[in-house]
Amino acid sequence: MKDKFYVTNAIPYVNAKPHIGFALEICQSDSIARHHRLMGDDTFFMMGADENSLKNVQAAEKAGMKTADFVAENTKAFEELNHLLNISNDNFIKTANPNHFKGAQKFWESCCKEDVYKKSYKGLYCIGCEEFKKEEELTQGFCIEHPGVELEVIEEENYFFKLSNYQGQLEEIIATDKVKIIPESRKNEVLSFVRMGLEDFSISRTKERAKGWGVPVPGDPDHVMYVWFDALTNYITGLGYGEDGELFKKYWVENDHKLHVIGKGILRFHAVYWLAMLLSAKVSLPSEIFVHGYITVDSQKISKTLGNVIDPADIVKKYGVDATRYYLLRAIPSTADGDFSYSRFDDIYNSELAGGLGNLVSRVLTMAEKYFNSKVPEVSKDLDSHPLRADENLYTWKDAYKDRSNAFDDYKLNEALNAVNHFIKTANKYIDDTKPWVLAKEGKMDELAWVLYGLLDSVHQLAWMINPFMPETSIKIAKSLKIEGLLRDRPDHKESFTNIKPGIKIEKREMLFPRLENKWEGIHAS
RNA sequence: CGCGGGGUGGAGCAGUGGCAGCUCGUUGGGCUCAUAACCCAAAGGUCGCAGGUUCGAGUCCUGCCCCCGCUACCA
Repeated sequence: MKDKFYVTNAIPYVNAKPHIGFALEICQSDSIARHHRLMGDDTFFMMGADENSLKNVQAAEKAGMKTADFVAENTKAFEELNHLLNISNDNFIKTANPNHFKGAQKFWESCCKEDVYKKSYKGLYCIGCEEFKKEEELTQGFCIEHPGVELEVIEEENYFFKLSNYQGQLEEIIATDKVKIIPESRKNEVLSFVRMGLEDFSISRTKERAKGWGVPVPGDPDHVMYVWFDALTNYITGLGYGEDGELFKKYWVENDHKLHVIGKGILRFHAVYWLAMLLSAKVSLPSEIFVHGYITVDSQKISKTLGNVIDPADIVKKYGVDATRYYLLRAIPSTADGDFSYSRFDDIYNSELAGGLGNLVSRVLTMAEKYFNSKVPEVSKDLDSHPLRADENLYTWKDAYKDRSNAFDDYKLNEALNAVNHFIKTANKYIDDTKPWVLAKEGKMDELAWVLYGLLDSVHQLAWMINPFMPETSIKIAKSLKIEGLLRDRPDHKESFTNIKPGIKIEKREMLFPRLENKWEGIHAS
């Protein structure tokens, strides 16, 4: 019986085009999803767009567009980014969709009756922002965005969710890893937050204030749901929760391996609100929440005023999809903040992709072509005894495979790629140590065959190892080496352990990562 | 005293008591199968500061300085 695995992204609100930080998140969850598929798990990878946010309404107004049109256009940009980054999601849920409405409403009604109650909410309201402001947010009594605009004291009835009912349960669930929060520092952060005491939170807005945009509260047409309330339910409405869909049953109810991949800024909504909501509605909990950090650009926060917003599409255009994925997964620590800079990208690209993986594949294939007429050489020794596979003094591909898998368990994707790189170094060094060109000159063909056989098998292994990270490159290598197992619709990693077969005709193709000659030279481009 | 994370060669990081390591970059050498790629070697650190424990501390204790995250309705 196959294991099941369900993985989700946070759904971004679509008031603007996607930026590099979101690209990081989808590349991470995509590699995780691909890894599980490769391991043979029955995997479902969900993502989507949050279209119901009031921010979307405001952004649409600013753009002079109808909210629905504006939202549809931006959502499309997110879908295009998926395509561009080769994201393998199985579904893409849009929360303006009627099915989602139905599901969110069903969820609302399923919540324990005692947990949802009406209460009057009083606060300072800024007409400019159309948002409630807190005292701390004000400077000299005014909203920063709209100085001079008097804040109004507005009182309105809202629905509230009785989060305070769940403090004890949540503390236990998180402390015991019933829902495991990764990394540990984030878990501690949530725990200390929960222990400070939980207050109920508002889960509706008046329809007027929401400008009629959002999911109507069941049985009360004057209110729409607070956007987080409906947005969080996307993780199940996308599986057909609203109409008791098969997918929901299969991947949520009857599956105990459910992972949410989120950014650090929205941890509380997932680890506290969402869990409490699920408890209230008596729907099972996710098993893990993986929290990634933020990307800075040239060590500065991404901000529109600084003008350092980077469009992932530009990066893909310049470096290609796999190099982009590689940078995000390898150069950004998976659980901490990391920096994006073109000069660093160039360095990593040239040293690790061009000089490392790309060059290794190139030299191995050329030697096979030159010395063995483009065939995997026949060897007389036991295939499993090759040093690159079995030598205790070398960092073999088996070692790399093991380290990579362990790193994956904690979603340390950058460490997983470190293991791969470590092995690439081993293989490159092995070539220099064994000097195949000398063996060829001296006519030691048996020895040469053995060396090259191991190298070809190593490249074959690398194709498997990099598959979740750089699927396109993996397939290129697979085509070169005729790795049938990888070229199937549903590759299974177990086939990777089968040695490459002697006699296979291989094909040398174009360079995987051509070296960048025009490196980014920074600002001094005078 | 709100809670937590961190300060290690030019950059990014590993290292919870025993001669301070890894990747990138820099410099020199080697090789020619390869994408001026690859391999080897070298330079470069008083491990934030000050005390303490110990035969011995980046690693433990005390005090201080600095950076960052969290401190509720914010995607």
